[in-house]
Amino acid sequence: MTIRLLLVDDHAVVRLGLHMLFESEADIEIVGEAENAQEALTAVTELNPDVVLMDIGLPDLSGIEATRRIKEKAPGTAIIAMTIHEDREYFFKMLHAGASGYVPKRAAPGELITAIHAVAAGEVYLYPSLAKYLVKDYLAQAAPTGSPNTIDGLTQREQEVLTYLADGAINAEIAEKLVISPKTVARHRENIMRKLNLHSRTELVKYAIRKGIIRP
Amino acid sequence: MTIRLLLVDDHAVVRLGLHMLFESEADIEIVGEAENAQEALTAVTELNPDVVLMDIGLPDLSGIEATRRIKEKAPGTAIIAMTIHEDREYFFKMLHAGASGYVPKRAAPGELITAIHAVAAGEVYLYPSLAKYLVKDYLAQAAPTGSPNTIDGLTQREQEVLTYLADGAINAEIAEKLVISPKTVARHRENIMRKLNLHSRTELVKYAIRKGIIRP
DNA sequence: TGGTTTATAGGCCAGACGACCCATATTTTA
DNA sequence: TAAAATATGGGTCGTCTGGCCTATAAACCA
Repeated sequence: MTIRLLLVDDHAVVRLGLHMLFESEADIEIVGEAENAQEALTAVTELNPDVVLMDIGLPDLSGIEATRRIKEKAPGTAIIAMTIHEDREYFFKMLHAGASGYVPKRAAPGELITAIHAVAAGEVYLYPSLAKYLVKDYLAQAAPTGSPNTIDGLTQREQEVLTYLADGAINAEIAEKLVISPKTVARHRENIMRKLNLHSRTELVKYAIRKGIIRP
Repeated sequence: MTIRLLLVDDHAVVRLGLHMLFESEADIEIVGEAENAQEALTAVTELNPDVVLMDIGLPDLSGIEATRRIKEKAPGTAIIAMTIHEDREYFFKMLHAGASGYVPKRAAPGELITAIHAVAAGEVYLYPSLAKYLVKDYLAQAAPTGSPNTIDGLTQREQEVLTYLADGAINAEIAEKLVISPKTVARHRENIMRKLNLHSRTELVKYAIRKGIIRP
């Protein structure tokens, strides 16, 4: 399955360069482009890409705010921040906004491709020079900031239901196990799908596998 | 330059008929006859014919084994298999044994003459109904496009449908892409599920991921 | 030649699904 | 304390699913 990629950068030259770069990658397909945050938001809802490659320096909104909004609308979409700023502050802001990867523009093309594969698989790709910030920060605070197993804004109950859904169980079976009404299960499923911007049980299965919630 | 021909058939009537046939052919000369494999081997070494017209149904050795031995002793001798069996298995065995031509006895006399000329010139003559076996077999073997091998007894079409199913497509979408009826897609899906002992689309997704047909 | 496999396509039906609508009780948070 | 989030449950409606039935044309194979 190819990785569906959305490019967000206000410089046409950069987008062109990225096109050239991914042309030789068989499993990466550029499904759309946007040159500002507004376009990016529209494109995400319309195209539902797997990965968004996002520049931070956008004309209208910052890439950080755009990332936050995209993750609100479509939490299942992985976002890679791409920037000239190899900056600790930007880095953390993007992490909190929900980015799964952070790659400086000076990075080698191969690293960008690695990053795309990683985030598409539900992993997180951090450029080494920035990853150290995170490690340091983590070690400094005993309390991990966003580390509890929050799966893209799902509630505890929703995550619980999700594991059963991903396993292929029908509503009635889940209801029996959780000792609640099938209607309530259906309600949770609805909320899960809306939050993750998924629309069928098969998509839920793939999502759960990407997230490591279940094994294929 | 006449073609020196050796006839190998245990039926005298057949040899006689062939004599009659080639009498009118100026450039084909029958230099010898044999009515079993042993005689054939001796005749080949003594007479050194250009072409051997070999029946498969011989009393002592099979024509297949005789062919193999002749090609060992005299690789320059072309052999045409002649048989009543229009059979895929015999055909492939004769090919492996070293035959340059394969002609069913029901073939028109003219075709036999064409075959003799062809193999004498170092070509290969395959009767069309048998040639297709070879082409098909070749295409099946030499499937270059990273063919993920035969998937648990699924037909070509079923595998094709499976990739779409695994991707989460509904019947109507698949039907549109393959330009067939949604009912036919449903039929394929039924067969796939029965063959693989799966009972829902979510199970199909997981199966496809395990098999590497799609990525999560 | 004649049986088998493959691909096609229709009908039928009970149940499941997905997206809406609605409401209420509890807990968390601002 | 008031607002928001969470968890619970019911209803409706059109579509989709999965299984099972039949059937035909073409290709394949012995």
